[in-house]
Amino acid sequence: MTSKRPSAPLLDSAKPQSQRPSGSPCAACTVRDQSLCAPLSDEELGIVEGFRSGTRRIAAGHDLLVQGEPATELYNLISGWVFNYQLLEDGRRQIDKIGLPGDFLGFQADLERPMGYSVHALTECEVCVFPRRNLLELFREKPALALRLTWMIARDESLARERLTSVGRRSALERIGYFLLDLYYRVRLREGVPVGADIPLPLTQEHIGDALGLTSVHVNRTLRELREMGLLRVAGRRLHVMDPDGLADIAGVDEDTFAEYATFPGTAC
Amino acid sequence: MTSKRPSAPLLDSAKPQSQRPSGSPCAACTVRDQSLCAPLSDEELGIVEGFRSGTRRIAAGHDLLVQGEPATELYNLISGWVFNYQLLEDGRRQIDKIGLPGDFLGFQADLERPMGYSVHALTECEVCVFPRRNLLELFREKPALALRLTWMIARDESLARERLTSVGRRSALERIGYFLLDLYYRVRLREGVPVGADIPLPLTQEHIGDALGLTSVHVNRTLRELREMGLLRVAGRRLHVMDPDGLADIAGVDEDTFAEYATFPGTAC
DNA sequence: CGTATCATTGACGTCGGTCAATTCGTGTGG
DNA sequence: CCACACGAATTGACCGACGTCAATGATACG
Repeated sequence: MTSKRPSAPLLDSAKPQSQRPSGSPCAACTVRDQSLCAPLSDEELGIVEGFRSGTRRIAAGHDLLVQGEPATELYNLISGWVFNYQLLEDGRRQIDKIGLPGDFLGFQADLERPMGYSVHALTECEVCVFPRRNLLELFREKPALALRLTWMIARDESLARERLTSVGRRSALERIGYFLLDLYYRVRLREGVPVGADIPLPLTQEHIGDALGLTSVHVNRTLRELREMGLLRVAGRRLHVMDPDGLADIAGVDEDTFAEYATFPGTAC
Repeated sequence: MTSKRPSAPLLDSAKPQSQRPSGSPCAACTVRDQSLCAPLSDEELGIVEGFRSGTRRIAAGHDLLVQGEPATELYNLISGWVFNYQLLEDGRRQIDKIGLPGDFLGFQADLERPMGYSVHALTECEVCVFPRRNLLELFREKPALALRLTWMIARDESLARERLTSVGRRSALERIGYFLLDLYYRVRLREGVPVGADIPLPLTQEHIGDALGLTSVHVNRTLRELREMGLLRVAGRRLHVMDPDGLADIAGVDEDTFAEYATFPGTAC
């Protein structure tokens, strides 16, 4: 139960790669509909400009936010993949959430406290930067954003709950099936990938293991099993789901479990 | 990997035991400071009265909310213990969250959808009932409540993340140690139990197992081990933590991990 | 007191972990 | 263009933490 990890690159702090003073205005934002800003009209969008401090690029492999350090900034993920993770003292790692474009990064119950988890860039990422100081005022200005954030956090909590059920009560086969099927739908519905096409999967088998409470070795064996069952294929940093229904069957989910990824928050209450 | 469960009583719907038309007014509420209503002044508290529909008693062993059914009501837990859980088709159960007095029950990202989980009364419970319909309007009336809810959900998400780390990456000994220590602090700080005293623990060993991804048999063996190490003692529905520091050592947490249970949301942003 | 639920313990099985060797793939420098 | 390096993937042999099955006690409750 003692797993060591080189962890050298994992603990690097975020290193800004470039900082455009303002970037393109919010009107041209490519993730607007998925993001915190979704409830705002074109006119209202201008207000946000005053509260954010531009965009920033993060190189793959760096941490945007670090467990134990205070977070002075929050981020809207514009492009790229990230994950949230916690480390135990001896290097064991739990990956909580895979973050996709549109996700809001770094919020936690008490923003005054040091971060309870880290956020790591899986690919090169572009983020929209919000100084923490501005957030409360922004919400006062636009209460719809506060409600939207509540909805997003509640969705995260729901994902965390599902993941917990997987890790606590599903076998390795079910777990990996569920995880990849979930990602498949999440990416497909957000990015409009056509049915039958494969999706990018910038995760190593060790990442998948750390997300699901397994070792990379066992992930490998289980992926082989899923491939031999004709359900999916993981290769070259891409995931091809060949039999979504069969996979859903393995994962033990009913049809419309992932349908909600298509929903818009509209009536949150 | 197939675990059966009698589950007969588990699936019973909530059965109201008595319904006082108004109950005692909110001013006398015993959990006000821990609850959703904490940010309200004495005068503001009166407003809430108009949005809630009284209190209700739930007998131990019944479900307040049921996975798959729509939730028409939300609850403020006034007294008693509950837990949230999810069931897989074959009866495997994952317990997500142990709910204590003050917790807000039944909120989820999309309130229009059926419940994604069930809520079960461990002891007899008293709840303060909010019709779902009223909630949005209440938040419009008192934005501080919306912010408070956001804070509470974010705290839940943080707990879910910690639990996920436990189940995914900690050994049975560490997991149970962490879980019971967490409960110990949560109960102690909320209810003002003196140091050294034992706390109520209305959980069976099967509950603990279902919360941590273990079987009740293994929970039993691990509790024996913790007892033989002189760290704690579970008996007669009570938990006595004899060596909090030693237990924290086993659980692998630093001192102030649980300190935040004492914090008030004050400056959430 | 009979019955039901929970706790406890032993014997044994297995899923997934550990260790370690080999292969593959991609990028890099000569 | 090729040799090399380095991380990731793959596979086999073996092990151990935790699960399964089943019997026995302990408690509570009507």
